[in-house]
Amino acid sequence: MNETTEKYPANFIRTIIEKDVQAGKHSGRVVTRFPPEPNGYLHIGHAKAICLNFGMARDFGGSTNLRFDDTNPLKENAEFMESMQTDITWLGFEWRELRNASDYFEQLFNFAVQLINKDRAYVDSQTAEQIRVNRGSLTQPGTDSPFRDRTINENLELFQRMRDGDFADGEHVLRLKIDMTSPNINMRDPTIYRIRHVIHHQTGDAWCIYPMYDYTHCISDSLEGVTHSLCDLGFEDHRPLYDWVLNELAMNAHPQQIEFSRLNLQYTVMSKRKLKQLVEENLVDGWDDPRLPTLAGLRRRGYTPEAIRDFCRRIGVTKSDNNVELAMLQSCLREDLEGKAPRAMAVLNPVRVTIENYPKGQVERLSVDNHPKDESMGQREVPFARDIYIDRADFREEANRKYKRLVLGGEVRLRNAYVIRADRIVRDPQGEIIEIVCTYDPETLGRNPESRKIRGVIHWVSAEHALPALFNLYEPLFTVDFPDMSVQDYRELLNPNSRVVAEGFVEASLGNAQSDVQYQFEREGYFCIDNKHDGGDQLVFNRSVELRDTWSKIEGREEAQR
RNA sequence: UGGGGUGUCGCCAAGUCGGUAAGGCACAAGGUUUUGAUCCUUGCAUGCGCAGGUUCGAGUCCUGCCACCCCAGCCA
Repeated sequence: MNETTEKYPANFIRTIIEKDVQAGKHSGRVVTRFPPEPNGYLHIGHAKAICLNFGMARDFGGSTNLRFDDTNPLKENAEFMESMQTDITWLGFEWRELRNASDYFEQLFNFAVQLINKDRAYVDSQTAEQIRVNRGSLTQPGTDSPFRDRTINENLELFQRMRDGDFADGEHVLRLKIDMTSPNINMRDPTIYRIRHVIHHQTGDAWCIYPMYDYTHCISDSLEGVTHSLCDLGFEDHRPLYDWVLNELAMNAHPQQIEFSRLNLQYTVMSKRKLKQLVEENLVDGWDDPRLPTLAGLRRRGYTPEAIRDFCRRIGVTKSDNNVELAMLQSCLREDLEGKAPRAMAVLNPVRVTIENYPKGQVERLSVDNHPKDESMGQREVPFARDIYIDRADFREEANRKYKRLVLGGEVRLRNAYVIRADRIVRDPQGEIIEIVCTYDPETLGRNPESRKIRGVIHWVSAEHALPALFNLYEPLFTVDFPDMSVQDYRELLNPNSRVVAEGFVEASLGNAQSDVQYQFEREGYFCIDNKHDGGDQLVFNRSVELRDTWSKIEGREEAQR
């Protein structure tokens, strides 16, 4: 993945920016910003916005600021700021400057005074309930507040006293004086300041009035020289307000707000409220639970920044509602990992195999490629001995020709080793197979027999040398593709099998598995070390994604036919 | 029933001045293969929400419908 391929494919925002640059608008500069509210963890939907903002600026030689939209101290905290910086950096982006909306509180206050002086803002002393009622409805115009005609001086004095802490929470608010009959509800004298006697994580007790989003955002953008202010469709109705404020203030930089649709991904939820609820109600194991669509969760699951960036590129940017299939995300991960994940063998659901004609006590140190197509990844040593484990799913007492694995009386290739034949099975008193007794063909190491065709290859580990391991096998967190659309509460749709722990073995070389390396356990999927789950003496791996599996499709089809 | 949006293959999505429907995912078929992986090849929208109209020609222009999404926080 290089700079060229990382470029965003054509989309309507790129078209707008291209035209602006050509026309010399904003002197041909491109400045964007990513403005999260620090009230949760960043998720894959944010990644879409991050890639867009940073990507567009990069493609046009511009820059991007990270700005925390910290205007509501009730919901925000510094810990979330930390995690967001970690996640953005991990994703691979660098901001030019880190700002907080709270850096502008003093300026914002002064701008508000300006608006009061222009008779474009007033202190309203109605209750929240009265304001709500007087706002009207979608089809009914609103009515003017009885306080709408206060004199400029009275407003000035009241606003100053609000700042000075003379009033309790909710006693007054500052509102813009626009038009209570506007068909656009956002223009019906929106509130821009409210009283909150709370400590702010950045400004401490310096303020007891806090500006609101609509007022703060456009001014912050302008102050930072942002040229293109990209946000989601939810703010389309707010654009007239964004422009109104900047025009009334006669700001010399007037960014263009452009809206795009947010990402909807199958089998998950994306709203911060719901993610927060899942975490706080312990329905998952924290913000970095590998089943969550948070960047922290995806990272722990084994997703790479490259895969996520590629995903954001592939899903595109439009204004239409989208419902992206999970397969798209998984495909991006597989594509990234295929070329760079070292291979290894792991048996998730072991059954013992004894190779009767292999000398007891003998151990062969087989030299095995770490990647089938990339010699530069080198080789490793894999011990082979008389007792090994294979996966239960790789053996059947009887099967038709389509089954290409080990069948009683049949042969199969042990990956990177010999061809074996299953001679008989040993069962426990309950009837379960506990051992498969085989014989091996010593002539088949590194070459195929000439007389017959070996159709299958299965993986294995040496029983004596293998390391016990736990495998977190994940399924989607929800049982339905779009939990948000269900009439049921999304918490009732949690998939009980979203995390299943398998107990098995990994080959000895994984004893020094790196925690930041994704491995492909051949025929099983891509895995990475999970250093948060406690496995005691055992290694713990997370399955990031399975390998593409055409066999299970064929098998499923046959099952269905029966 | 106010305002703002969106409708191109199962999903995502490209479609400059109207010129005769990119690509990816998924799926299907075949080839290679000591991963039923990868890789390679091939297939996959006479049609772009619907109905009219303009035009030699319309996904692209016009008109009228229809469907879906968003907005009534002192949240962002």
